[in-house]
Amino acid sequence: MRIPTVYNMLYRHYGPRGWWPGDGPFEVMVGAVLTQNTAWTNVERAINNLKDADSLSPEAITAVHFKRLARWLQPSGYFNIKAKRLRAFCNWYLEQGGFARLRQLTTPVLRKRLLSVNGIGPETADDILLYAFGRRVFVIDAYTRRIFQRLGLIAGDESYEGLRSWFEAGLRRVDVQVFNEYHALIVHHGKHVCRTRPACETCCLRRRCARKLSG
DNA sequence: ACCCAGGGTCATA
DNA sequence: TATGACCATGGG
Repeated sequence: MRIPTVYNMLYRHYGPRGWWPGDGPFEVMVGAVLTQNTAWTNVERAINNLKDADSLSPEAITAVHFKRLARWLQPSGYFNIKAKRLRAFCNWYLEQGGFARLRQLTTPVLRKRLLSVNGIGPETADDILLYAFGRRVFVIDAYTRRIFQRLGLIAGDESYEGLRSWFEAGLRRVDVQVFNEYHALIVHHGKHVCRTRPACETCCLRRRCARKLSG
């Protein structure tokens, strides 16, 4: 089975996901940092706290007292670390001249700069590139590894960059909208794929995925 | 009470 | 370069 085939199966079964949830590029970037190893429902609470305080902007986030920022982020977990990361990101964002400047950079340059920010790793950077800047980037997450391992298409322990280039090579001819939907579909589907491998030989592997995905 | 979630950093070996 | 500890909330 090839990479576009899996996409077609997922898309036929679930339909478009309409990612990223939320409003505008900056909110996408904030969400990308806050959702690190965290359920999205908790992230929404934190973002709502920022909105209620009228502080969902890089200016407000860099200006507010650290302790208060951390309180707003509390429901998303890791709130001390995330307050630090979000502040580091917003400082960088303002230094770089904001969205209008950043959007002029090439994808490799922009990616490298994102990765230089403390708290922005490869997956968060790629979330931002794809969902805030609309770049043709494939996001690798734990669900991606799990699903494609179950399908027997990857080993699962490949490097992030190795997987990314493999996926992007398999999607050379598709539009950015497919990248957008593909990752969203993977996350959606991944939530009901079992985690433990040996016990799932019959329930989560090929057969069930194929049956489930083909409707 | 336990396990996990749309990761990343830092300290060790 | 490769593991492991750590961060912390809310839902199942």
